Amino acid sequence: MINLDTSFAALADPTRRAIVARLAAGEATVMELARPFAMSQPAISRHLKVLEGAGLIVRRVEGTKRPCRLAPDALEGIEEWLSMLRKALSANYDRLDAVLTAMNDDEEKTNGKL
Amino acid sequence: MINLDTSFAALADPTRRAIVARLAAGEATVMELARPFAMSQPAISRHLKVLEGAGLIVRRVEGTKRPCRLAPDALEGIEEWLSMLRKALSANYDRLDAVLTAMNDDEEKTNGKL
DNA sequence: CCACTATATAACTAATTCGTTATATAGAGA
DNA sequence: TCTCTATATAACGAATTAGTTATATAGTGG
Repeated sequence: MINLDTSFAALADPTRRAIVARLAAGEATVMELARPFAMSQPAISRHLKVLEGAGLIVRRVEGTKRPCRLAPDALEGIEEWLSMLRKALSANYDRLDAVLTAMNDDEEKTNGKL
Repeated sequence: MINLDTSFAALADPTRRAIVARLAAGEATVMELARPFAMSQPAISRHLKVLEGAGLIVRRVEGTKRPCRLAPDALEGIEEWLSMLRKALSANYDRLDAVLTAMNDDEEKTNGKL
């Protein structure tokens, strides 16, 4: 994986997310990727460069074409960060649970005393 | 959820990811969040505004403090997009499997004929 | 070799972003 | 009320971004 800044930034653009989504369905050339968008070919070329720089896509050379596909470990870094976060969150909830349980116990004890 | 552009863009900054990670461990005030960073308080205030705008955090008012916490559904949109992508990817792999299987069958048939 | 197609690069512009410092607001407490 | 603390906002500058058009490069086929 390259770098979370770059990965997240790459996916912050709707055109690039659409390209990634398209590539999830399989390889495509630059022109094929460009067609759905109301945008010049150079613009798409640069989006692809950004995605490549973020390690999200890879390209082959095939004659005059450069078919793109998703990098095998494209989302690895992001998924890892998210799962780390989920883990931290649930650890936090567990602690909160513990606290609430403890408060409840105290309350019951207190009530028992009354 | 707000908007994927905004969510991904918010997480593209390392300071903001660190803030989110910190908040996964529980609520914190602006000053508490600012302390670890070599950055002015207004800078942190704006990062928090960005995170809030992206629906990633929420704030309470408590006297002169504004404690922040993660929004309950903070990562919903992103997780959803990623899972959509994973699904598309695996559908694609399934189709590829089918194609490879078919090719294999053909080959076997052909070999059988020879 | 010529012309066409596919793609990349350069040069430019407008908009956005991230930081800064200075200042405003608002609650807390002597 | 005066002051301290917590936070927000404004005004600004430098860097980055996303698009544009024009042009370069490099295969392909006649």
